[in-house]
Amino acid sequence: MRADAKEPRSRRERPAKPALTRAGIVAAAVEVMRSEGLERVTMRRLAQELDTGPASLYVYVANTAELHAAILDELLGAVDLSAGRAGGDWRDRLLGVLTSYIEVLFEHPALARSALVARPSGDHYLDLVEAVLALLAEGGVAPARAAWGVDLLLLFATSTAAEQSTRDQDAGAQDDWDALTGVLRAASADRHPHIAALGDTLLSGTGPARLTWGFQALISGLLATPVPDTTGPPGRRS
Amino acid sequence: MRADAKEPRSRRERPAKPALTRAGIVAAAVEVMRSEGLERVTMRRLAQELDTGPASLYVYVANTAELHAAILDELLGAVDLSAGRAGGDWRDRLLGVLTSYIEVLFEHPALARSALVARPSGDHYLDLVEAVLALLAEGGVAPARAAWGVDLLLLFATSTAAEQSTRDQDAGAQDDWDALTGVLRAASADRHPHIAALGDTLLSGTGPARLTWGFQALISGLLATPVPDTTGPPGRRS
DNA sequence: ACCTGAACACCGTTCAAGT
DNA sequence: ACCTGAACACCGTTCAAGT
Repeated sequence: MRADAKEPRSRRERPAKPALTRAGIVAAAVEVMRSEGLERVTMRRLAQELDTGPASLYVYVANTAELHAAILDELLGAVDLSAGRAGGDWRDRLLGVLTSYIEVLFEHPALARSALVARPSGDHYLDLVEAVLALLAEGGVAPARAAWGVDLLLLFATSTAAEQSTRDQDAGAQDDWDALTGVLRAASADRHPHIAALGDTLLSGTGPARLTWGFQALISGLLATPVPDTTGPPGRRS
Repeated sequence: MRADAKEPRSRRERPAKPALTRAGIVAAAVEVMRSEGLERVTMRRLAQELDTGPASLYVYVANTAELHAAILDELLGAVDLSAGRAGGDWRDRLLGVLTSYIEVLFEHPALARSALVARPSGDHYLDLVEAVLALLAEGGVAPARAAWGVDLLLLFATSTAAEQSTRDQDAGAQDDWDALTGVLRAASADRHPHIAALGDTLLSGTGPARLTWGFQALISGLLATPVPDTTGPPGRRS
């Protein structure tokens, strides 16, 4: 399929060149991402895939960031929200939903990073927010606190994925990681006594164990921390 | 200064073209970032600034990501670690250090994002980790928990900056934000009852208030959440 | 209204050749 | 050893012109 994509494509090979639509563009983008990675989902590459010029895409998509956001929302359809409606403790079910969210992001590395930049606002993202809010409400978390808590939980999940994700795919990311572990292990007891004392403990634990611990700490933390009284005005984030 | 940079530069104008060094390259990179933003800190732009060709830089810097990481560590020198040694409750002092860290990141937007990708491992970053660990130790947090906690706290700070940062600079980022707020406000009571019920509460609070709340929740959370027993092996993150 | 060719203004990285 | 010219293989986005 990839070899095929490199050959110049004549009209005859694809007789029914489909009309451009936003949905068609996003679908093609998802396809290219699955086969070649998000870094290949460029306006030019996509135009080539759709047998047109890059300028044509701008009729349907404002820019590359918006395109990536659309891909993300598409993929968020795979988040297993039913985990929230299963039996058991609400905390465990919340953990299940968040874990499903992070698994989707882990599968598609670079996408988590673009989610931090271009905030998603599609239907599937809203469904996720709704599911988390429902679980927090079930757990008796006060509305204002739940409102801030959902942000905290999703930010943690998204940024953990953004951070971890690179390591698998990117060549240089593993080097960075190795550099960091090396430097932590070599910390001088003079300048960095606590780092030196902890040694390998700083690097201990598997990814999943740390992740679960993080989610649990966050849930406990938001249960324990009241939001300030002055939450009245619709306030914008600075 | 920028107009000047666009003019072709003859040898005579810069008679003592300094020898290339890694430190010199990083210093020039910081300068370009301050005046033109991180997105202009490219190998080619930097080579132009240093009056050479892009290939020359690869003798001292492995790639663009490494260059950005070096810039970040340089800037982390401005983090006010003395906040950790002042008087008062250890939690407040920890908050002070973390706030100083995030302020540095807020000043230089895109850098927080690259910190998520290319993990920093410079001296200044180690100093920061050391300072946070010292405060956690002072608060009586057990070593294993402090080891995981420092990651949690710094990840939250870094990703919050990465997320917020775009809004100020990037044109499209504000649009994304507007799209998200619009969509939250317009949520249907049928499909998204909790979102609809919360309304503006979801968007309530100023940036600093949310940030402080987040830090406080994290600290309370890590105090309340024991790490699993199986933390023995040096384990690698999956 | 929708689509596009062509252009503008860039990128990172490599490599053979020079000093 | 260090430095570089030139090339390879790309980018996003705009705009005037076409249908």
